[in-house]
Amino acid sequence: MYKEYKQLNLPQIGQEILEFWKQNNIFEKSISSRPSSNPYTFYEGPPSANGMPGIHHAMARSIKDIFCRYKTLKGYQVKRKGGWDTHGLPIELAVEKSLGITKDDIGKKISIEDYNAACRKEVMKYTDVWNDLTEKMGYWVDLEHPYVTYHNEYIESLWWILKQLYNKNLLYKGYTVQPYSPKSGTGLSSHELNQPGTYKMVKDTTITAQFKVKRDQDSEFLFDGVDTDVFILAWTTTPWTLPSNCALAVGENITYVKISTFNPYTYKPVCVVLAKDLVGKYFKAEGENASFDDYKGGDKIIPWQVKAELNGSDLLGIHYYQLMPYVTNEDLEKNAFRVIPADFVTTDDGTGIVHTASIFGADDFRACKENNVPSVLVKDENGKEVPLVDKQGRFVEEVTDFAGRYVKEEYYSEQERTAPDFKATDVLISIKLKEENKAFNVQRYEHSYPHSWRSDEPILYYPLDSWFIRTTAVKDKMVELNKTINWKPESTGTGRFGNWLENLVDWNLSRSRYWGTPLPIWREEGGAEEICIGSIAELEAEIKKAVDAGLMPADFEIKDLHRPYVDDVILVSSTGKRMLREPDLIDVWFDSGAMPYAQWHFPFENKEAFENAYPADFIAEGVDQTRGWFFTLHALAVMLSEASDDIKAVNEKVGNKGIAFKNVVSNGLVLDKNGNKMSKRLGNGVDPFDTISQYGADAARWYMISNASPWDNLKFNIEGLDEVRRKFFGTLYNTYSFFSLYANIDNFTYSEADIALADRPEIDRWIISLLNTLSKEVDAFYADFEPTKAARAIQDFVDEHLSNWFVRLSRRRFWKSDNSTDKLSAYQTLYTCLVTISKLMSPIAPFFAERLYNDLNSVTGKEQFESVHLADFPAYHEELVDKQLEERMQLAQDISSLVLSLRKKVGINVRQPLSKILLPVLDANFVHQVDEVKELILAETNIKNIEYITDTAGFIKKKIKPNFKALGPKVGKDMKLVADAINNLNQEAIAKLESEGELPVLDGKYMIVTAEVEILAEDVPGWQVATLGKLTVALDVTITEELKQEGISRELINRIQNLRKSKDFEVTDKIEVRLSNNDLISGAVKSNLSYICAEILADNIQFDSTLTEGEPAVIDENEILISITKK
RNA sequence: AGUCUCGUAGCUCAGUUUGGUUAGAGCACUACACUGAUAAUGUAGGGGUCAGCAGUUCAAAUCUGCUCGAGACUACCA
Repeated sequence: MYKEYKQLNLPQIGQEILEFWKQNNIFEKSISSRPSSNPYTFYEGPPSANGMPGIHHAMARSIKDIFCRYKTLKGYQVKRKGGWDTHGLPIELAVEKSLGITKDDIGKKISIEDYNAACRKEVMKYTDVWNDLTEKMGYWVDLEHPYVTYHNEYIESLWWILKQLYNKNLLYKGYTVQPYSPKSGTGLSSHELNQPGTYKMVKDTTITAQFKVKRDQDSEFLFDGVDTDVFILAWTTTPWTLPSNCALAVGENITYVKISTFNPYTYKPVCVVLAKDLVGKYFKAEGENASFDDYKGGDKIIPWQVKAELNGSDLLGIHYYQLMPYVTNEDLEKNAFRVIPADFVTTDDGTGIVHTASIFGADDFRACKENNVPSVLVKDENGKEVPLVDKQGRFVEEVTDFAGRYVKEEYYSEQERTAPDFKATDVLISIKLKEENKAFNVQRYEHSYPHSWRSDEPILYYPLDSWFIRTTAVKDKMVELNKTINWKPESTGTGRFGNWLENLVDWNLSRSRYWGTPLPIWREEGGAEEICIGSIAELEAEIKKAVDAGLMPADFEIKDLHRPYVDDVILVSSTGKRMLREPDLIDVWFDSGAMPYAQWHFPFENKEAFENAYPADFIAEGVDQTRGWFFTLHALAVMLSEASDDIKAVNEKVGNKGIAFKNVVSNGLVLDKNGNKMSKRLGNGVDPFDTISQYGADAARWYMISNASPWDNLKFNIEGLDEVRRKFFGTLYNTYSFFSLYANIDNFTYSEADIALADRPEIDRWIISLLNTLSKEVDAFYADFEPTKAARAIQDFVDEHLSNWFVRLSRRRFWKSDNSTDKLSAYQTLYTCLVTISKLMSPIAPFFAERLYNDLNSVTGKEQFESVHLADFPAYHEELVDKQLEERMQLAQDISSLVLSLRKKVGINVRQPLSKILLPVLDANFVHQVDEVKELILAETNIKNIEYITDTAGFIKKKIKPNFKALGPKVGKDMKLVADAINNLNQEAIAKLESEGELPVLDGKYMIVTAEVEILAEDVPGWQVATLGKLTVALDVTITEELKQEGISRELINRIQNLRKSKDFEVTDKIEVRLSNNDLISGAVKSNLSYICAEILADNIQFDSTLTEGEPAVIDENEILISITKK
């Protein structure tokens, strides 16, 4: 017996199937039943288990799951090792919050040991919740043996990788400008800088400074026609960086002008250079070409005159006198204080010339580095080069005028700032420059500036030591190999990712935190010697040396590679000196990017496992990972393909040029139903557990996948889940219920041989043809990583074709047919459709598909698989596809639809038979095609016959339309005229065109041929006519006496069937029927007795004029009583 | 600020690669019909300045430019 259900309950199905999978180890079998010689490699991007999973995780994981299940059906062995991302700032922040401490307290209020222990605990806080979601949503991933990024083995692999890079000089220590909080004495990560409220509007003193040009060969042209000093103007919102100025940056394609005028503070005549577009900001129109002789110091209108126009490129290389010469040296005098090009220069504000202090701005730093401009630095007490501002944010003593002053007003206490004679350092600087004829303009200016989210004070951009990976060294290879990766969508790969690679900078690895992978580099003080450790064994060997040298206690043992334990390790240099570990941790993104290697503890263990799983065939994550995980995976794979002999050997063996993944799907975000980002703050998040328990994982998965392509953002609307349940799962469930109901009655178990295709009726061959086409399409969609198209195709088939046409038209065959071949064919066909659908849909809706498959297959035993997920993907049989058949079934559907709409229009319902329809013949094949499906049309529309007519009798009125696409190239500009002419052709002209194949229009200017127009039947005068596209149907609405009687018979059948149903009779119950007398009705009954009896399962119908009990009914305004009883 | 994605009916989306004149589907809504798949189904209807502006073209939802709006990432800059 096929299982029959009271109603569809997806959450319950989910629970039961989950239990079934567990009991029978279906997931394990889905891997073990496939040959290991045919692997398909998937990498799991590790989630961080310290936060609760959201609905977007369910989205991302659905996508991963779909393709893994699909590839399994296609015969691949798909291992999926789970993983946990356990390091990093979010975890530290969570710990600090729960312990109520700040970073500064670490090592003071709480020991680093305790802190790390807390992190360790925090990291796995929600593991159970995650595992629960993983299971309930049907995501198959190996959670028994996941990789965990904080394990020593994992870290050891990272160290190995770092050493590979180090040995090839791809890992180096450098200097970079980073956001820095002097108050907290720490650099801030970009993550911290992106905290809400970080950027605030502040009012700063801004200076447009005059940089005096050195007169020499390069600059001589500037002095042409000028008898004063020439100054370059540059604007800054951070005057405290002016003593550190080392260059001026211009845009090479910006136009500049040279203007003679007077300095507004000293009234001295000057000549200044600035961008042409910005002249209006500094000069009043009234002053242009005003008399210089009449000018007196203090006049409101200052005369000015443009002396020349210059290109940015003309200015390059010009030297100028240092603006605030506190610190200089030979190198600076030679290579700094000159004009350089920079791409970030705009004319949006300022002067179109940017004051550049290399050590206090990231852009500045880069531009100076590219142009070999040295930085303005001083030596500290240890002889180390440091900036002019110390780590507390104060000027060093070399800046004599301002030594010891905080550069930012906000660093002073409230009390100091409100003192009556307090002046901010920026203000003091501007006063000095004004007096020295070095300031052209001083203004207060409001702009947005980042603040430390901890101390609420403005940050400085400050140069700090960092370790870098020299990604730029392999940039070209990364760009090249990226082109071999299949990105979904493509634009993310070529656009966002491609552009990012083009503008690659070296990867800053350093993080000054506690909970992360420590950098395995030990350095002698002063940096004369350093060592990079690549394994635990190597570290132990070095420790032994240090022990021997007396630098370490003899019983020292390294058990944990984290801080602080690793910081206790002191190594010995070749000259016997102490080497301490560089205190940095490495970027957590390195952890995740290294997972292909580290998840297997490569190269220390599992070499074979690694080889079989490198590179990944497929990965998927959110689009926000483009520059995160996707990048680090790619970067490390490319770098190791150059740097590591072990990896080179593996690449050689598996034919990999150096990529980490071949296909990548980057999915979009899940937004709330109004398109807003889900956030805890707004409370608009969707809880995946609630969703699953209410609607079932299948509905959630199907909704998310079918609604929008994975890479488009999804507006998650809970009502959509209901729609999916009703529309798709409900329909499919109904179809199965229908099948099981009758299959159980007829005891159909598919034990008979398959009915030959040729012996199956038209409609069966049709749905089989469509089913095969569907299998092929869905296969291609999955293979192309287009799950949305796959889902929509399946849904269309189930709703449109299987349910609304095949089942609807075949219903009678299941309960009435005496022809056993026809009935058997109906069962076999519907069974095949359902089983195939269960396989096609199983990657997306794994639970329902499993239930459907097993409910069918467990009865028939047609296949040996105990689960749909162990089955094979439906094969495509081209010989079963018949396009002619599909076309004529479409005709049948269209014609039926037209007839039904005509019936509706004239008010004759379907139960009233009509004698015939007329179909104008479009071409010879048309008659043949319609004849084949004639019976279906007649049955569906309750019409007796179809007649074909040609236009030879002039019977049909035709309509002609221009075919613009065909005519376009021929008539071009005359299109309007030609179209008008064609639309106005009369019936004779149309007939002539049809018979002769061509017709002159516009007085013979153009000869129109039939291919350039569309001719269709518009009307059959005197008939009820409907058209759809080229198809036209005319309906004969004459009702003869015979038809009338038949109609009445059908009405009667209808009433009796309703009674049967309302009395809860079984479908198979035989009945006895008595009717009160009525001439009209009894006449009709007599004429159609056997037909009526067959329909209602009665042997006879008795007329009883004395009938008093029974149900009243009205047929065609005749009242009668109907009495039925079970026989 | 830059890069990328998106903007079509009340809602969710096709159509845009390759331009063709009357822009489709489902849901929702309204009316009617059907009633042995029935929490289904059929027929009909209303609902669109295809975000806006300009351009190219005989012809633009589709191609080009600009603007606006939403989002993501990167950067935060004188």
